[in-house]
Amino acid sequence: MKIGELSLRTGVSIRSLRYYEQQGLITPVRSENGYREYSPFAEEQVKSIKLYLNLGLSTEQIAGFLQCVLKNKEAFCQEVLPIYRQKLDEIETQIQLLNNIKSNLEERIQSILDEQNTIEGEF
Amino acid sequence: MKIGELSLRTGVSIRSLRYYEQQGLITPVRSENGYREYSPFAEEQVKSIKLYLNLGLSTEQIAGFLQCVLKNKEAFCQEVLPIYRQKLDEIETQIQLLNNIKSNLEERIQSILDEQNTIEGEF
DNA sequence: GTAAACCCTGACATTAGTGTCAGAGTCAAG
DNA sequence: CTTGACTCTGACACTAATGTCAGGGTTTAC
Repeated sequence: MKIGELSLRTGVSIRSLRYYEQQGLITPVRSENGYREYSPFAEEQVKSIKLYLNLGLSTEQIAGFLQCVLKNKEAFCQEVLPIYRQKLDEIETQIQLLNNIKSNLEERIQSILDEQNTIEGEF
Repeated sequence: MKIGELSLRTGVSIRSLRYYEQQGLITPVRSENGYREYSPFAEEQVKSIKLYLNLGLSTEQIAGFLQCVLKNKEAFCQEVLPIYRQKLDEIETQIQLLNNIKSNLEERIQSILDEQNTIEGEF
């Protein structure tokens, strides 16, 4: 199938499909006219890419194990577990940071509200 | 004081101080030679900017209330509360998203570990 | 044969704050 | 008067995936 059809089937923009190719995630053959020709299997492949991107992995990380996981279960691909763990770590750090900011904001909001009530009472 | 000294006092890079000026956050006077001349009060001002940036606010948002909060308590500055609330909202949304990804990752990690134990058992 | 609907490559924009460099002017101490 | 430390402006880089446009080829259906 050509790129337009794959885009429709997967919901991934043509622009992104070309980008994935550039990043080495998917390699369609080329027709004589230079058009990309994707195998039917490409649909599943793109959906996998989408899934991993949604986990916050980079195209570079995905490239490191995609070929393996397309052929095997994830558990057989040694690269996957450390990447998952690293990502989990990053996410937890990020959540912690956001929670700190959240607490700070909540305190500040409360403090403003308290102050405004105090002021009201003065009149 | 000149920009180098302010940078030392605040821990904010010279580059960033110039950027803050460009964003309208701080406006030093210029000496005859074109050098920026900061008032002693600028130190506190820059520390405030730093604080608000650490809350995740943009320079544009900070510009919207900085002059007010430098002269009054935050509670007197109407712009502050809605910005805090908006930011809090964004943060909570972001935390929710990260928590979803986190759960997904944890499930996948556990699933891989389970599978590997199963495989071990087969030999 | 022509118009519409495809496809191609290459390039720039986006975010937002910071690092860094180049080329040039200024100033203070020796 | 020279050297080193400071300052100035302007510009490009960065991150990372995606949007979008320009300028051009191809194919299909009428």
